Parts: sequence; structure tokens; C-alpha cells
Amino acid sequence: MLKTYSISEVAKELNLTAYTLRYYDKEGLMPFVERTASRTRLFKESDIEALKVIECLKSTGMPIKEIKHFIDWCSDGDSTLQQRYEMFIERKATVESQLEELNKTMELIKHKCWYYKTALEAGTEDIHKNEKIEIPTTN
Amino acid sequence: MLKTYSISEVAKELNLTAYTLRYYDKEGLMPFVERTASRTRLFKESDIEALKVIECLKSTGMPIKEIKHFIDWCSDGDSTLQQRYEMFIERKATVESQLEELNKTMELIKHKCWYYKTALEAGTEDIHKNEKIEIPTTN
DNA sequence: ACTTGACCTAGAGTTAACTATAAGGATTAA
DNA sequence: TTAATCCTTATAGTTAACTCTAGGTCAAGT
Repeated sequence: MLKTYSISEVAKELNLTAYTLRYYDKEGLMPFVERTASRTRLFKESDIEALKVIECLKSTGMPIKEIKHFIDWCSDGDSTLQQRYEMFIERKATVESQLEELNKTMELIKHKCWYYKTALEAGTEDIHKNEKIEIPTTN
Repeated sequence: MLKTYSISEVAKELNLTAYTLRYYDKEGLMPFVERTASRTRLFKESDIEALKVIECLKSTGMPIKEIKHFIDWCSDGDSTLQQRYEMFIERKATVESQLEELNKTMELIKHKCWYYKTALEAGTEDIHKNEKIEIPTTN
């Protein structure tokens, strides 16, 4: 007798649209979601948790087709524990390098903030014309 | 008499393809690149630096059409310093929240690494069946 | 002079991930 | 019972960012 949720309730909760959830279902990402006799999807709390994991993988840049492999492994049970473990280890490395990249991006952005702040104060970009090493105290 | 680079040299340097660079040019991202009499592009060192800034903006998720606005402002000179400053301030906020998101993602990934490591050791996922608060020492 | 290889443009094709439409079925409220 | 508001499917359309093809030009080497 556990509570269930409609597709639009789940969409709202996860900041997605019902279209998107149906699309994920069509792509095989939600084989676990049960239905009523008349085909209406009934989402359990655990289904929402699984969708959060899917969103997590998506946010690492993993394409939907690869996420499906993971979902298939989940359906296959304990015999795929090794693959799933390795997948998350690999994801961890991916996210680590993404964090590194994003931090580099941040440094350049901060530099540009400083560049335009000082140019704005001077009224012209020309003050940066022949400088090579003007290190601002970052931040 | 400064050194110039061909499109394929620049592509190699920036880990892009010549196709992509021509596409960027077509979209108006490279109005500064000079040409020979026979229309061949001649990239200067400063053009490559500008392209690195474009790549930086791209890596924050900014769409090419918005990047074009920035390039247009650059062409317009000092009268657009304010807009450009504000754009980078806004980008900084964007990257900050992206970093936050990515760190949350990392936490979930690490949790899953632990989840599967322990499941693998036990030979079955069942060991996680009725646990709610098994906090592993993260990392 | 001729071939090779890198360059050029215009325009067509591709891909992923949605996003929307059309036509219909079920549940609730008056 | 009828209207509203969900839900369903199949299928078509959209968008961004490439990615490629065709047909041509140009400069260097043999």
C-alpha cells in the first residue's frame, strides 16, 4: 500500500517534463515503472530514486544509450555487479577531470572579470594593450 | 612580420576540426581573422587567444549565438565594456553553480562506488536491502 | 605542364535529446 | 451524462552543433 505518483508529479519533482520522462521510458531507462490496467504509469518512491541516479549519470555527460546499459545491468541482477562498479569508478574519473576543466574555466572567467573591471575604470581597454604579466590577486 | 597559422594548424592546437572552425566563422565568431588575396584564412597568435576565450565560454554552456553577441561587442570597442563586464560576472555565477552541481554529482557517484564495492565483496546487492543510513567515510 | 594536397564555399546530412501534435481512453465532479 | 482533466500511443518536428560532400582555386614540387 505504498504511495505512487503520476508522471506529471514526478516530472515536477525532478524538474523535467512528462514528455521527457516518456522519452526516457521509450529509450528503455524505466523498465521498473509499473502500470495500471489501463497503462497509466505508477511511479514508486524507489522509481524516483532510480531516476535521480539517471539524472546524476546524465549530468556527467553520459549519453542515454550508455545509461541504458547500466539499467539493463541492474535488471540482470548480481551477475553484473562488477560492470556496474567499474562504470561508477570510470564516472568518478570523468567527473574529476570535468571539475578540473571547470576550475580552469573559472580562472579565465575571473581574469576576464578583472580585465573588464579595470578597463571600465580606465574608460578604455587600451590600458591592457602592452601588458603581459599583470597578475591580479585572484577572486 | 608576425607568424601566422593555417586553419588546420589552429584546429590541431585547439583540439577542434577545420570544419568546426569554418562553422564558427560562418556563425560570425571570427570576424577578426584575416585572409590572403585568395581567401585563405591567416590566423595570428592573438586570434588563437581569442578562440581560447570562445572555447572557455563554450565550456560554460553558452550557446554560439550568445557568444556572437560578445564578439560583436568586442568589435564595437570601448562603448560596450559595461556589457562585456556584466557578461563575465554572470558567467562567473553560472560556473559557480555548475561547480556546486558537479560536486553534488561527485558525492552521489562516490556513494555508488562504495555501494557496489561492498555489494561486490558480499557477492550480492541484498546487503543494502534494508539500510537507510550507512554513511561511508566519503572517498 | 601536371600532379598533389591544402585551402575555399555552399549547401546537404547527421545526431542527440528533446518537444509537440493528434487521436483516443479513463477518472472525477457537477 | 457530460465536461474537464488527466493519462496513453505513435509519429512528426525542432534545435544546436557539428560533419561532410561536391566542386572549385591555388601554390609547390617533379
